[in-house]
Amino acid sequence: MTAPGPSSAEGLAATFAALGDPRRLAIISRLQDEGALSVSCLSEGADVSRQAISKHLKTLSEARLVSSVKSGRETRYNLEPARLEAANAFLVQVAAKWDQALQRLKLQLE
Amino acid sequence: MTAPGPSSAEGLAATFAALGDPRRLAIISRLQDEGALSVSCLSEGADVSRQAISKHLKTLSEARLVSSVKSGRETRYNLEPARLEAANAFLVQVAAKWDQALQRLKLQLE
DNA sequence: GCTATACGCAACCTAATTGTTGCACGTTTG
DNA sequence: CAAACGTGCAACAATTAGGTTGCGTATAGC
Repeated sequence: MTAPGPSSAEGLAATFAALGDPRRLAIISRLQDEGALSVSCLSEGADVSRQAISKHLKTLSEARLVSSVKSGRETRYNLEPARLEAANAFLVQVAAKWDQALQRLKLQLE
Repeated sequence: MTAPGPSSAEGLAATFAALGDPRRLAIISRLQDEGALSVSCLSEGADVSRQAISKHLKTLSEARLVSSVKSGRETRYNLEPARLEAANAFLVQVAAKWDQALQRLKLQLE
């Protein structure tokens, strides 16, 4: 499996796709608030099974949005901000070009 | 159809999901570079049919990432940056909390 | 050693996504 | 008016995503 780079169109789309699920966003929020957590811990409050959460973590892990460290019989998952920053950079760039377009429009009207 | 707000978990996930496709990212890039474009124009260079592009535009439109204006027999699609900024805000917030966590870790080590 | 815990993997089901083709309808244009 | 253009909608097939259940394996604790 050749993992696509974080800034290519495919890699970027994969990052956004991984972010495109309410449960995964909730997982990210919890990891952001509480630090590294295990699958069982993340599954406690959820309304789906542990395996569902585990699948979501696998998705996030394949998108390089989280990393996992095994510690005894537990596996702790943690945020991995690199891809988040790549996604952020894309959105910032689009917003910047949008502002440029607005500026040009403004100049044309004057 | 009750449209979810842009900052709710569902609305945010819907925004990211709409961004999570290479063709839709390509459409956004073209709209960003060339301004408002029609379906036919966007379909010319693509390797899929015009209807496929039209469906992607519908997806982007339902996610409020683009808006459409009918002009004669053409329909021009343009970027709508509000949701992009909401998505951006989420990523920035996650990154900020990540930095806070690093700072705390650093202080603990000292 | 034995039991309970934590986890991943595989099979299966259902629903959603992505793409295609064909058609209908309004708008230009000759 | 008639032909061509631009578009959207419906039906269909193929793939993917999200979820469940059951099972196997390794670690922790009594």
